[in-house]
Amino acid sequence: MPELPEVEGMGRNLRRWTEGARVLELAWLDPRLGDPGPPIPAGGLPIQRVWRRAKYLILSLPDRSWILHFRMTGKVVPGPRPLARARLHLDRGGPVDLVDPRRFATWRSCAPGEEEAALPPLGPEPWPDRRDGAWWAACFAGARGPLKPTLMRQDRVAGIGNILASEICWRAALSPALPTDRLTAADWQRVAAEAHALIEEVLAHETGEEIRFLHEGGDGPFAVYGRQGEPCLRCGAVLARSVQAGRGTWSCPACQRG
DNA sequence: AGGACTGTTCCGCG
DNA sequence: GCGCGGAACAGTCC
Repeated sequence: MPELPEVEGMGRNLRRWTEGARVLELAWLDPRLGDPGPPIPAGGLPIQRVWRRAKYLILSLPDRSWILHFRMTGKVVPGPRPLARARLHLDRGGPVDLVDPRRFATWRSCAPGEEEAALPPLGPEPWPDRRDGAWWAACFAGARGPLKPTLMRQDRVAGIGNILASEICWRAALSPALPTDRLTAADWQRVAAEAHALIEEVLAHETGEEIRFLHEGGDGPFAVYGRQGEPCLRCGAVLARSVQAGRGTWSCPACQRG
């Protein structure tokens, strides 16, 4: 169930395991996964680059790019694992598996250079560049809906998911229901600073060989997610859970300006 | 038992 | 035609 920092963590692992190595075989264990592209020729193919765009990981090979999307439960891990949906065999190290109990993840192929066209419309990346408030305000110019669901719009800013959106609102002391066009320049500046800091903190929690996600690892850097009924770390009021656009939202009703 | 879940896509309705 | 909301995907956990 990865958002930007968790996908970035998996990308770092995949880079370490595969970059400069050759793929000797891609074992396609679940035909519903997507499209592996042309067969791997005898002698294998080099993996030239591993990179992230939004919540997608892209592996560049000479004749194709693989586009991995993890949806809710997918992850890449050192193999072999039982029930893997796909397995990469390399010319060095052990296999790399895509595991995904709910089977929502996808692994597609496109021609080199066609990656952006193969993806849905995506806004610019909020990280690793240190974006300022004016950048965030420009990305969301004209957006009028409630702030938290708006922050999740991938066509405005790429990579913010449900947890990060709640956490950014809390850290910036803005109600998740605040109309987006009512944010001031100072509000956007806090959004910018807090989003960057939060992404760095989540990433710092995800340095292992296997990305754990919150429910598997305990103790993430989250102040409000899943903590309804507990005291707000800033003001002590009881944290609330609500539903916006069909997704859970966690917030402090007392200290987030609405 | 029943509902909730860190993502996206699709369909129907207004 | 567009935007929004709900359903769907499917397994696990509480």
